[in-house]
Amino acid sequence: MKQQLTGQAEDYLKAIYELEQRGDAAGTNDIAARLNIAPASVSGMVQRLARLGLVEVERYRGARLTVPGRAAALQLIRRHRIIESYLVERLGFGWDDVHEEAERLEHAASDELIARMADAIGNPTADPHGAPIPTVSGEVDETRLPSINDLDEGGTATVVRMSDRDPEFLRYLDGMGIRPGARVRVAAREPFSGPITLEVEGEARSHVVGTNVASQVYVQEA
Amino acid sequence: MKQQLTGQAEDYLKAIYELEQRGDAAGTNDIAARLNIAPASVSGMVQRLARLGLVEVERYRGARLTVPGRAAALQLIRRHRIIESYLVERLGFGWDDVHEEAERLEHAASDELIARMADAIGNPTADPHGAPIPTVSGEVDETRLPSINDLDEGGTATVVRMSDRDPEFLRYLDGMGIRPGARVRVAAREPFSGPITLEVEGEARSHVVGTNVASQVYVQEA
DNA sequence: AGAAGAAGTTAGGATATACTAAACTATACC
DNA sequence: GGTATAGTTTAGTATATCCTAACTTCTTCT
Repeated sequence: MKQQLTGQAEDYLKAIYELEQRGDAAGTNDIAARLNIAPASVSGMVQRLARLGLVEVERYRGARLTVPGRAAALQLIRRHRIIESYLVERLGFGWDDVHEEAERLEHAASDELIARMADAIGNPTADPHGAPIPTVSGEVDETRLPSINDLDEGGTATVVRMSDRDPEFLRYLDGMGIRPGARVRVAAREPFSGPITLEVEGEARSHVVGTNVASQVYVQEA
Repeated sequence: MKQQLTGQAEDYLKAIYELEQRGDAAGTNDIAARLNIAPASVSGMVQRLARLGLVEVERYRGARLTVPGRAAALQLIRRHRIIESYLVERLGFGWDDVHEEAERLEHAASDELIARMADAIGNPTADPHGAPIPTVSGEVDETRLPSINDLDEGGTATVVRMSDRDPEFLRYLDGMGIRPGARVRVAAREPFSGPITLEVEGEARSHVVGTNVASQVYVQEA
């Protein structure tokens, strides 16, 4: 049942999964950008994944995961998020600093190890960045949350999750007190997609952030 | 300073290090056997490692690590043994079962992670199989210990370490109470390299083992 | 509708690894 | 001292990735 994929193949599946969450099929350029490789390289690998029955491709149109492909992607994501959680909980890593480590370990960790790590930290349902952790059987909450950018002026919300790919970005947020669980209020928004003034509960000063930042912080409206 | 080697290259260095501990240069066949690959494949890689300045080769004679090669090997070994120790100490793995997991993780773990794992378990100096853990600066105790096979009839000794490569072997030993720290006595030895009868402190029955087993269990004579 | 620009693919190569088969070397033994 | 054999190396391939350059296809705008 379980073919062993190479680490790269797994990375492609994960990238495709994440891109597909945005709605359409994953485009070659997008996959390439996400994996930091040339688009030409993607075409070949995607075709191989198609031969393995993990994705469906429509030429010039992009790739979509098949059921087995999706299952493989979710297992990898589970591994990634459990590792991140464990590193923060048990080894004192900062939440801004675990992504890269997890990117490497996720390909090397056995199911046994992941199970033990998950147990050790009480089988969490979300990682340190608020991302939901798929279950062993591959279930995840794929609800799309609004971002701070979607809030109206005066709107209040609880921060749920944010992208974990850039430590700098996370440190920036952390410096403003923005982390999963934080309560924020949009004090003001400039027109024409201008900056957003945010009040964070427990923070003395308010902060002004750009829309590119605001749109990467997902919230639950109050 | 720190070139990043591929996982395979690292494995070769480790294999060469371990073979060299036996005295001579590491032979192509021996490396191949240890890594489970064809001897022909070894020649090429060893030449590449030589180009990288990590080993010195004498054609038809075998390979030896250079100073940087040895340093790289020792760092890998350090990673391996810390990982093994951590898995046993903190994640409830059996000591017979961590080798393989560590073989994979050792190539993916960052120095930061290794340092944190080591700290978490109190910077041990030996792994669960009694193997000494090289320090960050690359020092190790390379003393060669006698094996049970070297003991005289009636001799008593404390088990220090054993090979960790075969879980079956470890379980067999474990079943007899033979683990690092155990005290053993050679109750009898049959002539012509015959079986050895062992008494293990705390064990009711004595056990008879072959020389191939006895020669892989290293001890400190009393 | 046609042409420009964006997106995607193919062609041709490179590197890292591994394999089998065939050739070569070193040495040990008569 | 010559030769068998064990141990090594080379030759010729194969796979997995990745790259750049050159095409092809799709979409969109006039």
